[in-house]
Amino acid sequence: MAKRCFRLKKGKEIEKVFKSGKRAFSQTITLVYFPAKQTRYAVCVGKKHGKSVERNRIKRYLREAFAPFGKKIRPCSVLLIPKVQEDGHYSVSLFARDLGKIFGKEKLIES
RNA sequence: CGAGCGGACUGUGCAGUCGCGGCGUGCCUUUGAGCACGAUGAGGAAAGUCCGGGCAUCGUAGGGCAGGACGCCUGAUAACGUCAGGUAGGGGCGACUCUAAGGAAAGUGCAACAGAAAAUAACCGCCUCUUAUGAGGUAAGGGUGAAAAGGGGAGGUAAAAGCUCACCGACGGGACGGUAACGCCCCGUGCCGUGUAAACCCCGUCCGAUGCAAGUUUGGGUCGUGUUCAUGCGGGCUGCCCGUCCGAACACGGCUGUGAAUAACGCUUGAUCUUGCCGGUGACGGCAAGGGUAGAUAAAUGACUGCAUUCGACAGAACCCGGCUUAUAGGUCCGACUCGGUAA
RNA sequence: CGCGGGGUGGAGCAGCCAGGUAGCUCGUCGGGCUCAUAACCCGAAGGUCGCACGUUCGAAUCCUGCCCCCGCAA
Repeated sequence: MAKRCFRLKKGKEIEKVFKSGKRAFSQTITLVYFPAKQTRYAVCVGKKHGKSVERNRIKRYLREAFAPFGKKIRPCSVLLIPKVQEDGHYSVSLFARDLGKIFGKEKLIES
């Protein structure tokens, strides 16, 4: 589910989601989503998160955390934006937990 | 044994489960942004973008000006601002190390404060002649300063002074050694003059511009290149000048739309890596054999478990190379390298 | 990937090209004026000149290498 074919790629699409999508928040992640035909996602990690090694790690963690939800939720375009943790600690389990919370709260999980 | 100097290397590994990128092969009454299997997949700095090239396009770089870079010598190299070996001058007891190290007699500028004076020297002095003083000689001594007109010694003198002498330094000439920088020796000149060129500058060498988002290909409509006629304006070609090229008809190219930093190519076999031999003090070069080595594009290497007692630093390719610079835990090795101590 | 600009007391800026004294405005502190506050007047404190190396007798200034911030083009 983390494969490339489920990625949201084009700048216009991302802009569309960013402008007209709904937002949901948790301690570690800001999530923007918009209904679509197929579930696709994009990861957005800014320069404030550190050097490229650090940013790449965060992206990996986010993708891995998102993968199990890919087929469970209603199809939509999703942007994942991590928040800056002051202690520099990020982990898959934390991201997965918060994603679960958000999807539950927004009632996106299909029965 | 202790302290150091120089150089080289490494940059977690193995096993299991899950997961990702492109590649190859196969599969299909789900031909797709599919599935399975296989081998493969970041660095010594991939970084900073500080230099030099390759490559590509524009062009024809022919000349001059402007601008920039470099600057002991010889070599290495595709090239360099890099590297190697040497010279000179600093630093260290030493192994060793550092140095943008041409020209101040082409010209211009600057040298605060102090000091008489910061560059056609003369304040206090010293000496001679005159006598409240003035004129002349002089640069040893004093004082100021970062720097004061070769150094300190002997002779010499009214007092002095390269005025004279030897030594050292400087400059000029010659011989010898060295490819050269330069070294060394001999002879001569009493030494007409400070520092600063990382101040302008002069001399020598070199430099076309733009950068893979360069650029190429595919497809519909409108304008451009080669050939033939015309030589004025304006425009393009490097910042400027000289110089040089363009407008209408036939075959081929630009602009615009689909069209979005699209798709494909460029895109990885290369000044390649490993090993051996040969040449060279060395940088490096030559030959032979072998290896097949990331090519993504909202952008791939991780998570968990076990073992190795502890696993850790800096850090992620984006056209590619050669360097430089900077970051870097822990560890390994080499040296007919140094100094000190101890023992034989 | 390619360029440009900047870093000086607490804040905003001069000084750098052309090297010797770091200055201005606001703020801060003390005093005065006022019944009191503001304004105003007088006085004072406060700066490793981003970091390091070099050139120079001497560096905020010149050279070289780094660090950080801001901006531009495709």
